[in-house]
Amino acid sequence: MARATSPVSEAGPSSVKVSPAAKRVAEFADSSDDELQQQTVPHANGVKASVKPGLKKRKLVNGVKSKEDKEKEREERKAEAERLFVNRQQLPFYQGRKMILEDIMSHDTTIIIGETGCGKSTQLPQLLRTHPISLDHFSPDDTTASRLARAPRVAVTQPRRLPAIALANRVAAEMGVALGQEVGYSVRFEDMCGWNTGIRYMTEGVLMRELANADTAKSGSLNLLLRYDVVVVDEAHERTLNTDFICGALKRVQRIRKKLVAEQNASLANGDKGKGKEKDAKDKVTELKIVIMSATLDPAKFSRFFETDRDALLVKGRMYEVATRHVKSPVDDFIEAAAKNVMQIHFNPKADGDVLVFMPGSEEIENCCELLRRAAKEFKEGDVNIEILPLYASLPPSAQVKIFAPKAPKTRRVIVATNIAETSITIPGVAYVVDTGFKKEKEYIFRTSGAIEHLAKKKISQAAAWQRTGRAGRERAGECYRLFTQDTFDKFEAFDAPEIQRTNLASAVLQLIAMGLDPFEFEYIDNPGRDPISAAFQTLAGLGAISSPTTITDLGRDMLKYPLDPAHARILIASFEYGCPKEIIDILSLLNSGPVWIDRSSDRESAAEARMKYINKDGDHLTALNVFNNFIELREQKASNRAIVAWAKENHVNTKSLVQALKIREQLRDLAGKHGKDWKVSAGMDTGVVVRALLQGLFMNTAVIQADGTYRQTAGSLQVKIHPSSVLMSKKVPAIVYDELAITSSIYARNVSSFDQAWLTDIPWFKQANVKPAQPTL
DNA sequence: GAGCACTGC
Repeated sequence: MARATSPVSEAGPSSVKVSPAAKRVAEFADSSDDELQQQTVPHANGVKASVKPGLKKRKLVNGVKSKEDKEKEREERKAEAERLFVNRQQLPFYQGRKMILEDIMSHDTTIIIGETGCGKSTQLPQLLRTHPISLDHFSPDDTTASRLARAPRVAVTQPRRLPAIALANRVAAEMGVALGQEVGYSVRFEDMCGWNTGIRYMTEGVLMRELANADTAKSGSLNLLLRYDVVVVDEAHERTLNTDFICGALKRVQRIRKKLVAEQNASLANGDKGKGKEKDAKDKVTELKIVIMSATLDPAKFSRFFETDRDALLVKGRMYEVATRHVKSPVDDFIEAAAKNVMQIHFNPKADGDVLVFMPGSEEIENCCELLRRAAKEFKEGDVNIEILPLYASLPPSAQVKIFAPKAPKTRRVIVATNIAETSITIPGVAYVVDTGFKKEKEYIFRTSGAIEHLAKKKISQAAAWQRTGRAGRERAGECYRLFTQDTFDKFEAFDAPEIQRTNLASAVLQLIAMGLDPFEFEYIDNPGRDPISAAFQTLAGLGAISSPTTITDLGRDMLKYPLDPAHARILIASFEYGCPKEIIDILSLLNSGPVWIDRSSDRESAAEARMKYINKDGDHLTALNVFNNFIELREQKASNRAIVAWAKENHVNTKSLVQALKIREQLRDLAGKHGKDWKVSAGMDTGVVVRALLQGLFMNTAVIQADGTYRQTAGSLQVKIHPSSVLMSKKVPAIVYDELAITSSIYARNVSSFDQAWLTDIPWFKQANVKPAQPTL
């Protein structure tokens, strides 16, 4: 059995020691950059992330392209594909294609470790698609319908939207075809695929939904994914919740399809030919091939899971050397140490290139930036300028795109970032990385009465340290300064704990049950253990989504029709009964799109004042709805962008969240309509029913007031406080329902509404469990 | 009377 090895050696990712579990199929190829994976194009508010290269927009005559125009576009695409082919040939993955293809074709499951820059994500699908036609150059002239009809249909999953979209664009260009035909993508809010799409890039979440929302009842309710011949799970090393569930489900699908193929063949051999002939080609089952791809992972773990019983393939990347240096002794203030380190690099006359600093959170980032700015004030004339840019997700897009803007001459850029720069955003021009060795991660404390969460500062893993290091070697040789000792590094965990072992599983468990799989019997790569699964069962049973650990109810199936957490889906369904889907869809959209308010400590008073302008006495949910309605009004009045920005600034409103909420609202309205529900039904002035609908999903998150003004959970025993950002703070309402509990300086309920306690008798859970809700004692 | 890692359907 293969042995797990450290993913990278000291010199950085470009010199990975070949793991005994991996055989090398291609070496470093020296050529220009071609790596698309995880590339981020400057964008704001989800504006189209990526543009087809080499295609100019054309005027349409009566909305229809002329024959000449179509022909010309085709010619342009072909020329572009030929131009790109020069670079493709240089990719390590292209060079090793024959061996890779043979390996995949002769096995059920293949594991590929493809280092950054090897071209795996763009080349593998094309390679599979052109097989068995030829191993040679895929000529756009060969894309006749009949040939492609015989080619394997490929699905490639990605953890994030942007790479899925960018990869599809890139591969369409390389193949010289229009996006949405032979090559397409499926992500939330956008499906660029057609009936003839042979290569489909998709987010993992889309595939999960496809697996769980099966139309056919074959083999329990598990969707056998018959529209794909090969499923490629890319970036498997990230081990997202969906990666793990998809791997388990795929293994099962593969086995079932193998069995069906054997039965099919047997019945053909039995002279059952007449019947077989009549069968629609769509009903014909083929075997499923699985390919697991990643940058760095523990290949032995995946080999064992998929029982591949052979080496993983290793494709060397195109990274440059990165020298790593550890501090000799532990630093006591990593923020100060990071700032000093940056200045050392800056004043090294030989140092050329930008600096990327990894910090755990926004507070540390802002402190570090302040130290750097102070140091920059002391610069003498003739010193190279320094541009200091913070980078974290909650920054407005206008601040985020600065890292892609051209630099002023004779300036060194220093980007101080969170984990966002580790995977989600690739920053150009970085040659130096300063790594504090910390990250922040959400932690759940499971209780029978729901979860309490908090953000904790944690040590990173060795794999993450190498990932951060690699960020210095994408364009040239670089250096990585680690603000922790070699000894500390050696004590880091080898890999990050997979997400499945540290999050709420309710949503994923419901999807598993819908697939006809038993969550306790499910084959996990890493078992989360019984407790979190049992907790998920309790949540789901309380919501009425399941009637036993393996039985989904009709209500549960209805809940899965919407891209929402079980509790939120339950609220939406309740809203149809209570006659308030219009309001509830808006509220759920807001809850799922980030903070409505911008609340910085510096201008907290004016922020609170602004909130009062929109206050609804029932609480934060309806107050947020007022803001949302105001925002929509402004847009409907065709207010200028500038006017909306001014409004947002004056009222401390986060427009990024509101724009996202509009998209989610559109999707939820659309889905409700498709399932025969009228989303236009409104509660009007009767906002009470809105809160009653909320209670149907959030009944576990309720509390009643006590003599000291704090609240006591109705379903648990914790004492909680209303978060000071709530409009209900110090209002002393008798009973509250909230979205979440967070432990910081106290246990706070966030996003709170007031309700009438008598309404709890409506809730099945309190009846079934025979729990008498706690009473207010004020 | 106060703290905001990061994704995704």
